[in-house]
Amino acid sequence: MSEKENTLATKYDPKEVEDKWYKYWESHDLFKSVPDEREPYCIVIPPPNVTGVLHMGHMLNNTIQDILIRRARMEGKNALWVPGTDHASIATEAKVVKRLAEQGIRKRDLTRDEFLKHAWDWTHEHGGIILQQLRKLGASCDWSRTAFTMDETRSKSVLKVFVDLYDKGYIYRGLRMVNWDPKAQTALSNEEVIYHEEKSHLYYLKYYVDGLQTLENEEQLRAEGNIIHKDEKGYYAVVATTRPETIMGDTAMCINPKDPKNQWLKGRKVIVPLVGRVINVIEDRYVEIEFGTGCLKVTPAHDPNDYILGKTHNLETIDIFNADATISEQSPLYVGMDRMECRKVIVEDLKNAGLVEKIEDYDNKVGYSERNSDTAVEPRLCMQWFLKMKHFAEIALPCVMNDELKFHPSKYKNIYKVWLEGIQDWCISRQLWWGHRIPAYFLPTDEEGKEVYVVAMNEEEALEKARKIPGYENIEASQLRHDEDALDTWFSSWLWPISLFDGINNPGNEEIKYYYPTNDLVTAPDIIFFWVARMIMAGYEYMGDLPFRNVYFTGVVRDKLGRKMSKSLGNSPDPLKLIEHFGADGVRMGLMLAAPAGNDILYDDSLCEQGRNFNNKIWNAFRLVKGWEVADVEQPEASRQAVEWFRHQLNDALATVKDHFSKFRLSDAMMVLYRLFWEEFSAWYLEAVKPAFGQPMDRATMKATLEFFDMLLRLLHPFMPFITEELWQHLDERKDGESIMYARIPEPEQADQALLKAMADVKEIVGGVRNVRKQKNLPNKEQLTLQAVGGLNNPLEAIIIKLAGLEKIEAVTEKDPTAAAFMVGTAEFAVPVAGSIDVEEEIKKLEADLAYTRGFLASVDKKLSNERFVANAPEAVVANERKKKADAESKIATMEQALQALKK
RNA sequence: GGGCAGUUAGCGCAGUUGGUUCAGAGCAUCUGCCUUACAAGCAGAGGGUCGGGGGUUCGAAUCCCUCACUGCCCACCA
Repeated sequence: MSEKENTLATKYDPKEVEDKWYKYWESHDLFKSVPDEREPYCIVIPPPNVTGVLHMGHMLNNTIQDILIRRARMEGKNALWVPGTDHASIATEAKVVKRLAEQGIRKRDLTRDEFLKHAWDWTHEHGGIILQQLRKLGASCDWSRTAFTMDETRSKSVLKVFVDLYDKGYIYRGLRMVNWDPKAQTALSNEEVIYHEEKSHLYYLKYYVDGLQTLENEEQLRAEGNIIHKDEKGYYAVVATTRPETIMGDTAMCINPKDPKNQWLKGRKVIVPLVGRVINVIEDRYVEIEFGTGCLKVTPAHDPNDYILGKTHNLETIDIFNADATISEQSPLYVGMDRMECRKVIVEDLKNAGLVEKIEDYDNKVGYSERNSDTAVEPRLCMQWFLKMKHFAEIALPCVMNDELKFHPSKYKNIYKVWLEGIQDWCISRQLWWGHRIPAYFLPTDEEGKEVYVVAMNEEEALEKARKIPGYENIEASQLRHDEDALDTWFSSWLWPISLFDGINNPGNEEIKYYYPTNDLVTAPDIIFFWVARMIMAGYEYMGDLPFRNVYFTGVVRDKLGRKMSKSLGNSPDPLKLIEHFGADGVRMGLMLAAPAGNDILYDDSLCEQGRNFNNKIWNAFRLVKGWEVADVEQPEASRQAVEWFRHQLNDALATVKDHFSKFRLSDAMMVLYRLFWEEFSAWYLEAVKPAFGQPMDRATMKATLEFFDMLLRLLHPFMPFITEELWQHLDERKDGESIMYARIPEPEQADQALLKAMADVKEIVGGVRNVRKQKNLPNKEQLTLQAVGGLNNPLEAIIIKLAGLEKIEAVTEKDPTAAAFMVGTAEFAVPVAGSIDVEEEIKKLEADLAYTRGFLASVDKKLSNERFVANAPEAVVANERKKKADAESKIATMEQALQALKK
């Protein structure tokens, strides 16, 4: 870059910088990856809804992915982050239906093609907004690969997989009780139903026993434990239900054969209240004796358990609901009324008819559609397509259990295992138009009226297959009826790591061979079953290998009070506004500061503020360094020592950061760098090498400082891509197209721990002197003498002299008794100051210290005199205790001496 | 109802196989400073019987038991 500025503002302004560098990266194709001889590193994005907008969860999730990708790239790997979007069939179709409704158009008045045209229009209008927003965040995706779950390649993959699984016998079609979303009017998978506890009521209804005028042995029955209800209208059973509106569908009443309360009902018939239908009393051990009255109304069409009962007892099924959950023509009453309205009305009617025994408050779980949170799911009996899951559960379990595929945090292993072990077949058909249309083609029914169909990639193939079926040799294309339903969105998402590289349609191609298995997947834990588990299944089924090696589960982003971010609470900040306010780097850092793996993050603007402040710190450190005049002067000793020390400090951090990355502890890595830059580099190193006002900087120190700065920027780049690029470009002459993105983060070298320890002492000694200054109110400019009892043995002595503002360090055998003293470890220091010290105060302080150290010594002595400790503890631990004892003793001696001197 | 995590400073967290500077860092708080990179800053300071109780051990934030609370996942008692 040639646009180097001479003066930089005192405050960093991200706005000027971020768009500029993003364009630079994009225009120079720096995000692009193609297979080559380097080691690949690949992440596939969890595709956001194509018409969605960025929320805080995306911000966190994509920040993490970008950090991983950028780090890998700087480690010399061929890093690829593949972006894309998901068609999200239910959510998107719902939005389109809603928009059409606003224009006064009803979906059912449109043809499939007309509706799809609207849906595509909507997709093109809103699609990809979210991908634009990701650019603002700095996401380094290879945009040339942007995919969509309904684009041509992905769609073809889905159909191919469907046909393949059907041919393998894993897909079947069947009449089953499924979760029905009456608003979207489609079936859902079990995973798409979310249960909420609700305050509800348990209604106790009277079912009169049919044709029973007198119960002959009533007294005896009662004596045997039967509970017999009777009123002026006759004998009756009491049934407890939470859903009185379903009584029109009752086709039996069920008791437990062992229930002593209800023995008298065996073999009888009862009358459904209001409806008047006479139904049998059946017996099944499924019924809980203790629940309610032990009498269960059986509605096979509207409850999964009742459906099973209905099958075993061969009961009639009366479907009293329409697809939109209004009462159907099958019902003798309330036809056309909504189910919720019906409940209110029927309860009133039952009450008025004297058919309600009592009503109790009751908490029950009601299932809601994951996408239509305001609509309760209705169990509904209908024909759907299913995928048998047993085989897939088997192939997907081992790799997670043996850690070939690692979950971070690992607690999800267990959750995964339990789910797979209890897995049920996956309902994959949806009564929607927006999605992949199921590639099944129905033929005219056979003589017995049974449905006949073929599964094929397209109509042509379907025809071919159909003509092979005996009796259908002469069938015409016009006689084929393409299945109207679409597939569950996740039936395309589960192929994502494969279909992105066209590995389904074109197995063994160069790309799939190179990038698959991908490396890390970053996602929210709530889609572990929807998506993660199924990708593992598809991975083994179609690639014979796992889809990724690590899954990093992020936390849920919550507000400061720990509440989930939601539109209705209005507690979700607009990510783009945050970026505008704090800068993308500031926001990224704010999120990372609060987000250890697996923990929920409690978001607060102050985190971004901290991030922004850090940006500013880096910016100003850069201003300082860039402002130095360089001249041919000798390198001061303090600078030489500081350079030597910081080289090791940097290496030490390099190793720690690497270790944190290997464990996906990105927040810890971030914190290490934060401290490295702020404390070690800015507060200590820069202060140690900073020339006096007006003095020039020597070349050697300048060179080292620029190198350090360069390395710090590289280490920080994955977290804060924009500011680091901006400064890195200013740091030196860069060629067009050159970027910190590809600057290498080197392997750490061995750090000299003794030197780091020496620096720790330096900090304490300098701190000691600063304290003396503060207590004695000495100006910073006044040069002091530091006495080191027994001499100072520290390779970084010159740094002490400079940063403590000393004239010299004097080795003494005995310190000046009037000097202000302090200790660092067992070493004693003193600063002779003009004027007298407060002897009283000093004695008090020393005595307190002495008392503490004596106590400490006593505890060490106690330990050492314990034979069992000396005998059992490892050698090193005992030796250490002995050293502690010796140190304490020497310290005590020193302090006693000092006290005596003071008391004279 | 079953299972799994967690409980450490005012806050959100770290603490790797029980023993070195194991009771930590960050933010916040308090004190003093507009010191020629930075007040979005600098120099300091305070703050926790590691949820309660019990146990194992020479030694426990760390291992075991138990209780309490919080969160998450699963489940067909209407």
